[in-house]
Amino acid sequence: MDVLYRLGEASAKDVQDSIEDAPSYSSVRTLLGKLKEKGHIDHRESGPKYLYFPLVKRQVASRSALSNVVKTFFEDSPFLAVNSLLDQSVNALSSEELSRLEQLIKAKKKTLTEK
Amino acid sequence: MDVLYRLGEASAKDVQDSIEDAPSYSSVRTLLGKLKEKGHIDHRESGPKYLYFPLVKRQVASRSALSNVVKTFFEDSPFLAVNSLLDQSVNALSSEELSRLEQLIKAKKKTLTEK
DNA sequence: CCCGATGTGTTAATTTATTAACATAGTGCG
DNA sequence: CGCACTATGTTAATAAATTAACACATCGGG
Repeated sequence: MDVLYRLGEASAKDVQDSIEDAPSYSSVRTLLGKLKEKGHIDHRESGPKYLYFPLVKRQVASRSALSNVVKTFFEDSPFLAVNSLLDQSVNALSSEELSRLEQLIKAKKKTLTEK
Repeated sequence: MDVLYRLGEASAKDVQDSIEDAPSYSSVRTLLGKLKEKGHIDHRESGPKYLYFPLVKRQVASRSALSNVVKTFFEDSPFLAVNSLLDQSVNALSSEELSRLEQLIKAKKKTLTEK
């Protein structure tokens, strides 16, 4: 599922190639088949091959993934999670992005005090 | 593993009770045994029962969990991830926490421009 | 003390996942 | 066209996970 969310859509081979220590091509195909049976994914035909994609929208899935990490590792505190994420991402954040986050937080503070 | 990180340490029964649609008690026990074989967890004896705990420290595991979510759902952009996390957590963040995040970001901007 | 409740150690049966193998069909290039 | 190449459909063999069952040890209340 992670691979499909990363790539948007992918063939069985794409999926296998994207996984380290991937199982056999045969396994990947049967797994994709079962995910389809269970309604987690669907596929469309692109020429001779199938391209699989998740049925749950990325934004919905990302929310539950984030919420799960927050629950598991940060005592269900988004504050601690954001803190940690900022901390481990210093080198990946530009000055501009930091400013935009700052503005975003200010805006959220405002809507909070207004209530 | 998630359960062990959430609870810190847990018995086989604890683990089973913490999982929705959990497999049988027997399964949970063999799984914990295999995780121990593979070196992911260890256990200590507490009276008559075993309490299992992860061997990778919570902070280390949380980093790789966060990094994985960022890669999978946010195109490897921490900015987008923080944005989304803040957005979906408005009601869970106090005014004070928002202020502290704001300060934290300002501090990071400072260290960035100093370089 | 003794017995029931609970937890571990272990084994065996069953179900599920993984893999290999082969048939079939479409694509594209010489 | 016709022949590799690649992908799917399907089946069967093997490997692994799940489950049940039972023996054994320990703790705590009657």
